[in-house]
Amino acid sequence: MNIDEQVELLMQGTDYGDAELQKAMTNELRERLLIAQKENRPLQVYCGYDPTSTDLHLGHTISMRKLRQFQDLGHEVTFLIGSYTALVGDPSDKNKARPVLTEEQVNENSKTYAEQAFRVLDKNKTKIRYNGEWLSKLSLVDLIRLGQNFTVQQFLARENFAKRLDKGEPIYLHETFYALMQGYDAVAMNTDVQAGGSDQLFNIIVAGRKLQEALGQKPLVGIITGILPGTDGVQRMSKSTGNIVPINTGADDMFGKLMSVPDSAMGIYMRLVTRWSPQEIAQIEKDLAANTLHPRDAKMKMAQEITSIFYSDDEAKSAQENFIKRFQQKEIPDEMPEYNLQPNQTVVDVIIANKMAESKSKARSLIEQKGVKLDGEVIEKDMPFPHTGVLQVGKRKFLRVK
RNA sequence: GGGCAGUUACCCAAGUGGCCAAAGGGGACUGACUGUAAAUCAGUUGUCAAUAGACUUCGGAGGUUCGAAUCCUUCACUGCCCA
Repeated sequence: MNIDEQVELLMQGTDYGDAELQKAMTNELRERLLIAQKENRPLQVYCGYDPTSTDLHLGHTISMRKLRQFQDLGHEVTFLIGSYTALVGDPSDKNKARPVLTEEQVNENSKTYAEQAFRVLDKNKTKIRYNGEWLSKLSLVDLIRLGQNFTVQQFLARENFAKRLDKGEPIYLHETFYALMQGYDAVAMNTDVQAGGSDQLFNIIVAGRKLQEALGQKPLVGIITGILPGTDGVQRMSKSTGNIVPINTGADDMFGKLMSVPDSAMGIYMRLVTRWSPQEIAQIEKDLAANTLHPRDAKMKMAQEITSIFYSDDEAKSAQENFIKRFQQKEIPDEMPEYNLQPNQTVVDVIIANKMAESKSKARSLIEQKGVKLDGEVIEKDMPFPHTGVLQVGKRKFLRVK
């Protein structure tokens, strides 16, 4: 791959929110790749992760995909675990005062986090480091010195803070420290390239670069990835919005969730999550535009690709087959939970006993809405359970009642 | 440190003594239509019993009242202004 092709691949799916910045970063990336080539050394690339949760979803994997692309091009990738940050606890999500993690929890979480990350990253080529390694050694004076490089106005100009200021929401002083801490990570590792989502734009572009410059390093190239919308196709994928595609969910479920993503989001999914090159994606989009490729088939191809990243090719294939059977041909799934009918149970009882609805009221209203079927027959009202068979509640909950 | 405002269901937000299980919007769910799309349309959205109705809920605790989300006291949290 020549340098221009590399740049194109590495910049795929990035979003700087500003054309000038994008151009500048693209140029710097090209320049940096050339230097590396000339000096015959790999670039130091990293992305930081806070091990606060253990359930990763596709949104988490975007920056990992970027790191993987660098790895495949022969560069040195560090998977940085924000152990120090996690110990302090980030209150940016103020509704749920984040539990401050103990060192043990951090280690535990880091392990499962990394295990999932290595489905995207090349394990053999990845260095894992913890930012506590250097952050724990900073003294107050050190911190103040770092702070001298920034003005309060710079922080207030940051969209994240400006919005909260505007809305009258709290901004805690230590939140400004995070930017410094992260910027210092870049310095400590003598970073050439840092990847991160657009919420990290400030930390990467402003804090990281500036601190490196102040401390005599060449400012890093920031690879700012776009935001992956969730299964609703609009809002950012996040647990609190409930629109995530979890990684540890099973091939069938992952495939199904990916198929439910609106067409409008396909482009960004292809760019941010798949292993496809810019050329391959361009071809698919051309075919779509020319109507030689049905959007549904394109999405299936995408779902298959993504599923096989996290599961085996075989599992991805069978997920697709199951999907077609179940939804296009409206067959009931092969596998489903089973339940032994107890004496005197009504339909509602069975639904509740199997947690197919949260409460009896909900179960009843589902029946009223014709959302409950037994062997394909709509159940009109709550009654003693008629006979054994397959009970369907809503679109996707099935139960074999015996 | 002083003054003022706020805290309502998954989220935003109306409600200032009974007509409040609590408007409206978003989200979620169900049905129709589809490509399990999206968009659109219709409906549901505290719990239990479902006929009526009963019970729990409006930051926490206590109080006034026949009756409180609404009034009082107190505690907690947040914001704004002043220093």
